[in-house]
Amino acid sequence: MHTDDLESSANFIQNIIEKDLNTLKFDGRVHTRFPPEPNGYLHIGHAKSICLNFGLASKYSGKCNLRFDDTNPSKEEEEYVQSIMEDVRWLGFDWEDRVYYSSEYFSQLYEYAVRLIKKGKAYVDSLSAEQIREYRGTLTELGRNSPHRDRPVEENVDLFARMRAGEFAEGERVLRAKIDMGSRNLNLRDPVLYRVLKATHHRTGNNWCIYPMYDFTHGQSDSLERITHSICTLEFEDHRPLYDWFLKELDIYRPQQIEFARLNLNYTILSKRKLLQLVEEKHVNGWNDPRMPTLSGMRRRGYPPNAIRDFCERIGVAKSNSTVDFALLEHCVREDLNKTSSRVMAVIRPLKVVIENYPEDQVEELTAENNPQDSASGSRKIPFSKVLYIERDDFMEDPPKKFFRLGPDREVRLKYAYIIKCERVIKDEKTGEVVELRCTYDPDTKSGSSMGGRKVKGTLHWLSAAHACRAEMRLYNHLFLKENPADEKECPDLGASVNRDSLEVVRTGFIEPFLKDASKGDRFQFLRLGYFCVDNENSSYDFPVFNRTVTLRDTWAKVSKKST
RNA sequence: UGGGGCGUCGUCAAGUGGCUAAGACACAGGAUUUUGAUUCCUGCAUUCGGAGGUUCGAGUCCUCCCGCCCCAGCCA
Repeated sequence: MHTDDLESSANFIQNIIEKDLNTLKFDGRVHTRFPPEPNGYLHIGHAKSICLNFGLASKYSGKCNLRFDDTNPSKEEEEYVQSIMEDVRWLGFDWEDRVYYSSEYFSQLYEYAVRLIKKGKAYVDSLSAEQIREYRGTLTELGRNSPHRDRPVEENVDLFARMRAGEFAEGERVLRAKIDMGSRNLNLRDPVLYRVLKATHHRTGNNWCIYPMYDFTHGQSDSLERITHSICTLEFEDHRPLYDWFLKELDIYRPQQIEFARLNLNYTILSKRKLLQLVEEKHVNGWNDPRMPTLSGMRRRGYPPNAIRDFCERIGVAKSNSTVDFALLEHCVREDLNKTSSRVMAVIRPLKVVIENYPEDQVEELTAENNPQDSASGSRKIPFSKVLYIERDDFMEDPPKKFFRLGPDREVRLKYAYIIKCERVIKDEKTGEVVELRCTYDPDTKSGSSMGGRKVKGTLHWLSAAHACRAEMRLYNHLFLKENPADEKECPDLGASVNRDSLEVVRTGFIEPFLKDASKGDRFQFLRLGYFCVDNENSSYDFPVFNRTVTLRDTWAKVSKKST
């Protein structure tokens, strides 16, 4: 009934679309496209664009195409095409039968170029790259015409055909639009349309040795696909006059380009170039390293696609450059996981506890709730016995007043079990390290009973030592400590800025026995520790590996930090 | 110094001349709690980059100023 209350307010692109719908500008159609270049893996910034384009199409009963913008064979690979499709699907979007490649349009684009040449609106230039740069002028100085600008049409037609036939080496000839070398907009100073590239294309092989530039490809591809709203990022604002110029000169269907601000996230980088650098210099273990802001990394880390979509919805769409707080992403992840994950017990850094007054060979099956947020999730049995493991952090020999976990002579409840009291602390004689706690339990305080009318402040998670299984836990923190690692002044050396504690591998962990049977990717809440998922690459039955997706909110950590 | 954009709470972000400037995250208090989790309350911009002006009325219109981002690839 009040679903409107839950929807976020309309963004400026929706306003434009609604206006266009009212004026029937595109016959009341909405048709968008997500146009990645297959030269890297998708990251959370792309997710914003994916959610925007597919979301708009769905909201207005339109369509959204997936289109690979593959006009630069020297950087693009099939591997990236596959990963991109997997990621878009994982995020929950469906392009149905509409997956396209700019390279499918190479013949059409070639024909468009010839058309422009014949119209006297394009010419083949023989200047070198450096010369073209010099002739282009600068931000404040206008450009100069190339000496080849006024070649006769017939000669241009012939030269372009010979470029296509492979008669020229890379850099020897380019096709340029004849627009205005005196334009204040650099993009209009006779932009290059085609360059010679003797590279093998991942889809067209060696059919072509000339390749169209982005500007000459994107708008026409949009046009061919009858796109209505071509949504791109802010840096293409200056290209819009060029986008429109081609469509007008070619006299073909004209979509509308709209620009929005790309996503920035603090404590991370969202530049494909820099992410590639992290991978190539081995600062991370590949594109799907759970510390990476790539969708494959987040998937492996355990982020639910729902949470990412929710995040993209919440951050909004606008034109001002902005940096979103990473905490919002984590909030979305926790919110989803809180509703959906089973609670289980696991111990990362075990400390042995012996219940001195508990019968030697007794094992009790205690009842544990699977998810208090979901009454349908039921319960399970967990074994309790004389020797247990608790978390090392849950014991302090000399605790501060506000610490309400275990300490000498203190009492805590063991979740689902009993109240225990720490009677003695056993230390390693040489190192002084605490190695074991001798405790007693109060049989009257069994979980679910009347508890003997007693209450204690702290509740700990635990595992029966005889039943627990070993597991590896991978604990992740921000990949960068600096809030803005994208800033080259702040972080001139990207590799040196990587947080050395961004990954902590703990091989001493223990889990409830049934967790060995969990499938790769399964998500759980490890009680009081955080959300974890089974690693989708390295986990095995004999030695399960869990990735920490995100910690639980930890008020105590804040309090204790403040007091030190 | 040319062109194109953008400036509303710590961070995002609504607001399209007229009720006391939405909401979210963060933060701070408090309640409940066998997860220091969750949940629930409460607080958090007398002011919209600045200065003038128009108007009965301006975050919204005008002028000037200031700050930030993008553009000089045969990358996208």
